[in-house]
Amino acid sequence: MKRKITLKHIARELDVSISTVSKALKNSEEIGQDTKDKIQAFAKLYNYKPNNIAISLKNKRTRNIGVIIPDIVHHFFTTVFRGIEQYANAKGYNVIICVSDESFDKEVINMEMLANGSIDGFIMALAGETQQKNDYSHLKEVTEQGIPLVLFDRVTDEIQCDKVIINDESAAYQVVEKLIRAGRKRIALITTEGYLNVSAKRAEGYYKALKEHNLPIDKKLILQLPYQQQDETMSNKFFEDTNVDAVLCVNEIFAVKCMGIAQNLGYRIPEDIAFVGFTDGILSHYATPGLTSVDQHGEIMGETAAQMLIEKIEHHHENEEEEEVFETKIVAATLIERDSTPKFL
Amino acid sequence: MKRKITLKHIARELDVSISTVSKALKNSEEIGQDTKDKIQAFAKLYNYKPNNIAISLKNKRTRNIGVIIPDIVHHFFTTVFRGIEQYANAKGYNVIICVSDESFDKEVINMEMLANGSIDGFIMALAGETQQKNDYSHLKEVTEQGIPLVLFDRVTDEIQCDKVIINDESAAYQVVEKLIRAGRKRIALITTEGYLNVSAKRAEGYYKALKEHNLPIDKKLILQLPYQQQDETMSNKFFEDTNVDAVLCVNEIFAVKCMGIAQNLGYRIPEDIAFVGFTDGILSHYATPGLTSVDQHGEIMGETAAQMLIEKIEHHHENEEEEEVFETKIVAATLIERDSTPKFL
DNA sequence: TATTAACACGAAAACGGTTTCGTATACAGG
DNA sequence: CCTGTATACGAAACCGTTTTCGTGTTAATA
Repeated sequence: MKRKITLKHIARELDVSISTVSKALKNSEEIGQDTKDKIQAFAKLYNYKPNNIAISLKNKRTRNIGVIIPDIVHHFFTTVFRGIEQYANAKGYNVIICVSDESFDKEVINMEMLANGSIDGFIMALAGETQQKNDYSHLKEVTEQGIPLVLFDRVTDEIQCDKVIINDESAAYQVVEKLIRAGRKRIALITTEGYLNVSAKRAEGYYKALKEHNLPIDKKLILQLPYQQQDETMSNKFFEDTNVDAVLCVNEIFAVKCMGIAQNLGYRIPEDIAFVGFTDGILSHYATPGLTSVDQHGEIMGETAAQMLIEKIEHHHENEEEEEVFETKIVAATLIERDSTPKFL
Repeated sequence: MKRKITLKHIARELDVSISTVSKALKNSEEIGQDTKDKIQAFAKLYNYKPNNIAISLKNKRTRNIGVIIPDIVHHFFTTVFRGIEQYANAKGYNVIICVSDESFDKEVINMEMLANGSIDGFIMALAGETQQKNDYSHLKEVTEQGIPLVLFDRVTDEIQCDKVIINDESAAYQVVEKLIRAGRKRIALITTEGYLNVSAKRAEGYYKALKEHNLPIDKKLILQLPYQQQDETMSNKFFEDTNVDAVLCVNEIFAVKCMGIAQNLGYRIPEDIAFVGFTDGILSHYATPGLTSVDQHGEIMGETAAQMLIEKIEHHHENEEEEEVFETKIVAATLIERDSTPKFL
């Protein structure tokens, strides 16, 4: 077992000082050419690689970024993560990932674990429980320590930091408007329970579109399901009672499930009922019929978040004192049309 | 902006030595009670937390584990990852994740990035390209340095290390056998191109079952599709030419897609054709009809891998020299029966 | 020949901890 | 009064780097 070789070993072996070795390996002008040759050759031979930890300690930066998300087995989050990872890697950063599991406590623990020197900055989407409790002291603490933070998707106004979101409200608005234009009059909304800000925004877009087109808001057409959609709350009754002609769901799981029920009841899609979901994931793609869906461009969100974070990390590093300025970037959602809706104009 | 406080700050402020502060904070017997009280109170007041990097440098262990997987937007891998993350977190480890994107070069780069002190051990599934090239020198280098490594799912015999796999061959065998018992005679296999060892194993199980039940192996019934299934190679022709009555797919995407085509052609599922997929993911669950699928128990695999790795890391730490012994754990796949197959006995 | 500048390298501090060992003080026992 | 022994703390080494600054040698210059 060849143990890792250090500067000290090289120095001892070649009978020079540690500083000389260090400089020689960075090709410093200070060191004579033959000494450099000798040292570099030796280092290559024994495959010397500097120890990242030591460098991190010295430089006070780790080139790690911490990502905390509510769930990893989730198409949207993994998509964002891929964007983060790609950008970060290209910039020479590693990504440490922690999963909050929608739990406030886990989120806090994970942040504390990472905040003590392990990372240079955070990218995160808030846990559902955190949004519910509305307690962001752990985030505040981190930002007060000067650790850069970028929030995405699940954000809050309580914290001053960079943010990346999609235009949930206007995306929902546009979808509903298109459905109305296509002649649909009884448009249902299937959403999660209230505390998730993204769902709330989508609902607002829905309301707004109905109002502006003078359609009544019918409570019977709005269904709130628990986010962890284990139980079969979504019943056949819904369709039988309401004679809907279009359904907007705040995620694709609801949409696909709903579509399945409608199909079993003999409705034709999209002739009798049109379906649109949020989050253009694998389900939308492979459902039959293909589900028309709002693409949240997770990869772009992730890339944007990583870019903002790294910019802050590196800029921050140079200009110690300077007025902090935070941005909120909005990435535009786009509608992917498939066969669960009539052709839009 | 409150900068992070260090031992040195506390020592200076309280007019004691750094060593005293360090000991006091660990409640050492060596330090007088009043001094301890004073120091601990001060530390709590200023929210002192030791710097992880410094500790890592001193202890030569980071409490980070590196995970390298081919893809993150992939149900099976995220499932495994969740298992890893949960176990690791419970044991006080963080997880650094890198994505090889099925690329040999990225895999090598990522490993090198992490191997220089950032992590205490690796868990990985090989990139497709790596398996194709059959070049494992980067893995060998890492293990020779004494860094523990656990391979899962996409493994190789070339490297001596701990491994976690599922019984792909016998799982496929059992599925095919069940189909045969249910009276199916023309059972198709839809698989990826050859270099992925898991696909190969599943194919072997398929062959074996056919042979042992004296069914002919018909080349027309075996379809090899590119792993990145962008193109629509899977044509209607397949069904029209072959009059299959059952299809086994090595992943759920193939299965769902295939099922859709068959449905469009008017076949009834499972009466005319039965479908079984591997990887019991979200698609299998929400497909219509629900897809009968082999559950690979990713979460258990991840947990097992993490457990093996951490055991090695911590044991290793104590017993420097000792004969290394490696295990391969096999987690048993199970069949999740849904509506794409007739009821099995 | 004496001065100086360039060159090539080493010593040491620093990053933030842990840990071993040494020692000043106080008090007990002979 | 001298010795021995807890007690309570500090000095210093160490983990593996980087970087500043000092210095001995050599060669060029006056």
